[in-house]
This record gives sequence, structure tokens and C-alpha cells, in this order.
Amino acid sequence: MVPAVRGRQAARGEGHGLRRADRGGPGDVDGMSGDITVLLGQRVADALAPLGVEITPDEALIRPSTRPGADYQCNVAMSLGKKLGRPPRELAQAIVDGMAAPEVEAPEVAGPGFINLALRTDWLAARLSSLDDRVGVVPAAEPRRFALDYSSPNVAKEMHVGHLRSTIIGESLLRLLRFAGHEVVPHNHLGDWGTPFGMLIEHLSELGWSGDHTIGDLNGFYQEARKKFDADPDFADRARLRVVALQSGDEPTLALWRDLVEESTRHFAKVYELLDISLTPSDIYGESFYNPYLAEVITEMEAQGITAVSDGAVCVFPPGFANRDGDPLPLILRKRDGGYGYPVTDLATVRYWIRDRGMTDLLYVVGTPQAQHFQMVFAASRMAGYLGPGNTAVHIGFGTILGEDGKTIRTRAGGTLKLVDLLDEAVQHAAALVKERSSLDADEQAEVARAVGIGAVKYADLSGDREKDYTFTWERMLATEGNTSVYLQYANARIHSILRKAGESAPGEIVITEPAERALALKLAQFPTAIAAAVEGYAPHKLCLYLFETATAFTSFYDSCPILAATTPEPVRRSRLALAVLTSTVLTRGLGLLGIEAPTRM
RNA sequence: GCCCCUGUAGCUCAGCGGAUAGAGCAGGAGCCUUCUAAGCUCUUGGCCGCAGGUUCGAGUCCUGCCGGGGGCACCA
Repeated sequence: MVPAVRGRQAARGEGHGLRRADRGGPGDVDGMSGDITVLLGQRVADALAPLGVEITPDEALIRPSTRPGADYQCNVAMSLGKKLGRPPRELAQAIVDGMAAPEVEAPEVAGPGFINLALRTDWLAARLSSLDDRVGVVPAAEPRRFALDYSSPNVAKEMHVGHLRSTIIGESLLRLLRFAGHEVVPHNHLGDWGTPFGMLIEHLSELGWSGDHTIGDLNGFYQEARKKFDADPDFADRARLRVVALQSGDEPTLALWRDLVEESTRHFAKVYELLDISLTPSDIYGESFYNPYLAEVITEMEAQGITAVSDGAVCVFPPGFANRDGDPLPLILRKRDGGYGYPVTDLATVRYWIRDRGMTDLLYVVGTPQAQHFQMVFAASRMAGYLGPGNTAVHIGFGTILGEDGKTIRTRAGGTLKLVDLLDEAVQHAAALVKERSSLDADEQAEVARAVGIGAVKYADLSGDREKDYTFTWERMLATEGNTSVYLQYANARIHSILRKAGESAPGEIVITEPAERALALKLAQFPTAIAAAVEGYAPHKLCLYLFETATAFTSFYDSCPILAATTPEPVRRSRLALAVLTSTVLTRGLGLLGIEAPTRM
């Protein structure tokens, strides 16, 4: 049985580096914080200090409120009252009495000890007027250095749906973390090494490789090689010799291997371009890259006495992991036959990025089935000292994409769905939708269809909790209503339409009078909170939800607050234009952080 | 057998120990001579899988069951 070429995404924590304390800059205490909940939390903390209670802004338990007349609530008095032995309502009142918060109306104590907080509308307006295109997001005061492993397709195979989520989620995290002020080095952990390459290279060699094949040929090529391997023992023997030749650096073998890698890299680049993914060939750190370090890693771990030989294999047994029989579960570093076990590559990865590249945090965007593997790798890395106390390693797992039948998505014939085919279909669906609705010319429609189709695929992937499976349906994905990228893009396009028609009217000072204006303004001011939530949890869906709420707030505003109508007084028009511009900035920026384009016309 | 993820409206999903659990779709009722109706407004719809526990307070935390998915030594 020949192992398939399987990489990270084939079938496949700890604490993380972003605590709330990392949020916001030094401006937190002087009212310049991007995140209003941090600002309000600081106000409450300041009010508590004279009472001899020290808390962080986070511990003030500021939460958005759904009650009429309140924007936020503070829940700290109940829990704190218990600890201090004071009635919660009394403590809440003491906080209210001692609170100096020019941004809020008079706070009110309610119920068992809630403090209701309403932002002053004029403060809100002034704040929005002061925002630039970062919309209030303050870069991290103490930036981290992240090594981000995502996408990770396999050489000699076309990308398929199994690579989609890692690629999309990873790209969004890359953009989010960088926007939040962190350093991020992406790396593409290609499946480009191991026993299957013996078979592939041997087959390639026998065919007389001319170098002008396409990856489409290579997909079938893989199957041929495999068939041959299973049917012809002589070929199988030659394939095994090729593995040895490859690993010992035989130049003709390596040359063929490089051809495979280069051809695959060209294919990946094409898919990445279509998907608007940042990864380039220089971000490739495939399995082969770590090959030279594997022996050292094993030697080091042996020298530390943390390895054991079991059934002839060199293993590490991180505590707390058991197999079916309840026996300790190993990470196999070196197999009985002398070959390397795949865990050692991941250990070498940890060592390389932390020790050699000086990263502080490691992120792995890999399917949830590999959760245990990563837990064990991280545990072993701690044992070996590759991960220190100041480092974190996080497995960013995600669920499976399901077809409408609830099973893993496949072609009608039952084969693996090629990613390019899927994306082409998305663009085609979008093109049909655009043609039906749009008055743009054909070229513009094609460009919009691309943005809408690709955006829909990405948004569908990003808008739910990433740990859950999700069902892939064109109908829901491309719905023009509801929480979809199309709805967000449309809202943004409408704004641009207004701006084009605004003529000599320019955005001006924001003055809030109407309820719909205030609701929109509040949403816009919460952009930094949404970014912080998405970054802290490595959870792009939190940004999606925020953007959807912002878009609905805008369309309600659009409906009830005419901007360019002749009856709208000039100052109001200028204020509303400013709100519209800011909304567009938020939507464009937000979609951009998800890796989705925001066309100005649709 | 052990471990991980998961169960919230008919459907797809949010929900951070806080007040009466929220959206969208679908269903029902309205709204375009006015900035893109790919839109807006109103509305019906819930034993948050079940049972205990923790506490001022549990969809949220803990324990045990039940259902769904996944993983568990030489493939990667």
C-alpha cells in the first residue's frame, strides 16, 4: 500500500499570545483608546481606586447593552460586592458617584447592581469626526512576532476544497494581526517530501519528463504512478530506491523533484492570485526545508533524555496522552525502519521559527482532526525547550466543509473537487446574478462577478465559528439578503453611488439627531472593539458579524435619512455624507481584513 | 475504551458568568414619481439535547448521560 501524498490538510491549546492587556496603546488611559469598552472599563477602574479596589479595564466587565437608553452596562458591582462584603447596589452607586467620565451621560444603577452607561451623543459625533482610515484601531503597544502556517497544499497535486479553509482563514488572520500592529511571517508548509515522491519521481523519469506539462496532467500523473506502484513490484522497488536517492541528495533525482515542486508552485500561485491570497513562492517552507534539521532535533532530544526507544522506534511520550489500550501515546521521531516520523518535522518547525527566526508565537491553521497531534507536538516542544515560557503555540483548527447532503463535499462522480473548478463556478454564479441586476458594461460586470463570487466563498467560510463544520450551498452563499458578503458589498456600492452624486457637497462635521444616525454612529465607533475580539480569538467571524450589523445599521439609516435630497439642509447633508464615508471606510477595511474586495459599483 | 470538537426558532447561525436568549432565511403584513428595491419597516416562531451541581445569577463553568463528527504507534 502506497501512502498518498498527504500534507497538513490531507484528512487534518495552548494559551495564546493575545491577552486583552495587549490591546490598545498607551492612549488607553487618556481617552484615546480605540476600544470604547476599554475606555469605559478604565473609568470604572479609576472610580474604584479610591475605594481601595484595583482592577483592570477588562475586569470592569463592560458589556454592550440591549436595553433602551443604554449603550453599555457594567457588571462589576455584583461580583465585587460579594468579595468586599458590600451590597452590590451600594457599591454600584459608589462607582457611579465617583466616576469621572465625560463621554457618558449620568450613569444609572439598575436591578441588582448593573450600571447602565449611555454615551453622550455629542461625544460620539466628535469621536467619529476625528477618525482616520484606521477607524480608531490603535496598533498594539507590545507587538508580537507571529509565524503563521497556513494553506499548506501538496506538491504534485492540484489544490482541492480541503485546502480552502486553511487558505482563507489563514489569510484573514494574517491581515487582521498585521492591522492590529503585530509582525506576521506567513509560511506555506508544502507537502513536498516523503516516500510518495519516490514513486512520483520514478514515474516521471520513465515517462521522459519534458518540463512542459501542466499541473492538470500531474493530477492524473499521480494516479498513474500509484497504479503502477500497486501493480508492478519491480516499479515499486525502483520507487523505493528513488526515495533513498532523493534523501541522499542524488542530483538527477533532485532535479526531477524540483521540476515537480516548481510546476506545483506555479499552480499554487495561480490559485492564490484568483483567491487574492498573499502567499508567494518565497513564503514556501515545505517539509523538505526542515529535512536537514531532523537528525539534529532527534540528537538534541536524545541528549536531553526525553526520548525512549519503543518497538524499535525513537519516541517522545508527552504526559497525558494515551492510546486505545490506555498505554502512553508516542510521537514517533524515528521509525523502526530508520525513516523519520512526521512529528519530527513539526518539532523542527517549532525550533526553527522560535530559535532561528526569533518568533514569539506560532500559529497553525490546520483542520481540527489534527488537534491531538499538535497538542502532543507542543507538549514535546516544551519538554525539549523549543517553546519557552514567553512563547505560545496555537493550533487554529477548523471544521469540515460539507456538501448539501451533509457529507464531505465531492464532485458528482465522487472525486475530489478541484479548487479552481469550484472558484470558477462561484464566479459564474455571481456573473449570472450581476447580469440580472447590474447596468454596468460587460467588462465591469466581469470584474464585479469575480469580487462577488470569490468574496461569497470566502465570507461563507469566515462568517461562522471556524471550529464548526459548515454546509456549502451556492444559494445561501450568494444570497443578496442576510449575513453574506454580497449584502455588505452592495451596501458599500450604494454609498459610493451617493458619493459620486454628491457634487460639490463634501463630508463635514458630524451632528447626530435622528435615531438611525445614532445607531449607525455607535456601530461605527465600535470597530476597534470588533477588531480586538476577532484578533484575540483568532475569530474572523466576529468581524463578519460586526460588519453585517454595521451594514444593516447603514441601510436603515439610508432608508430613513435622505442625504442628497433637496429638502436636506446643507449641514445635515454634510454630516450624513461624513457618516456614509465612514461606513464605507469600515466596510471596505473590514472586508479587506477578511480578504474580500469591495467594488465601488455593482 | 480514552481524548478532542459539536448539539440554541422549521432552516442556516450569533451569543463575552448578567436583566425579558438574538440575527438572517423561510412564513405573514406593508413600503419605490425621491441618493442603487441586490433594499427598508412591522410580525409569527424557543423545555438553549437530558439530568444533576457550582452561585446572588448558567445557553455560557463543573460532573454524568444521550445524539452527531473526528482522533487514538511507525501514512503524512
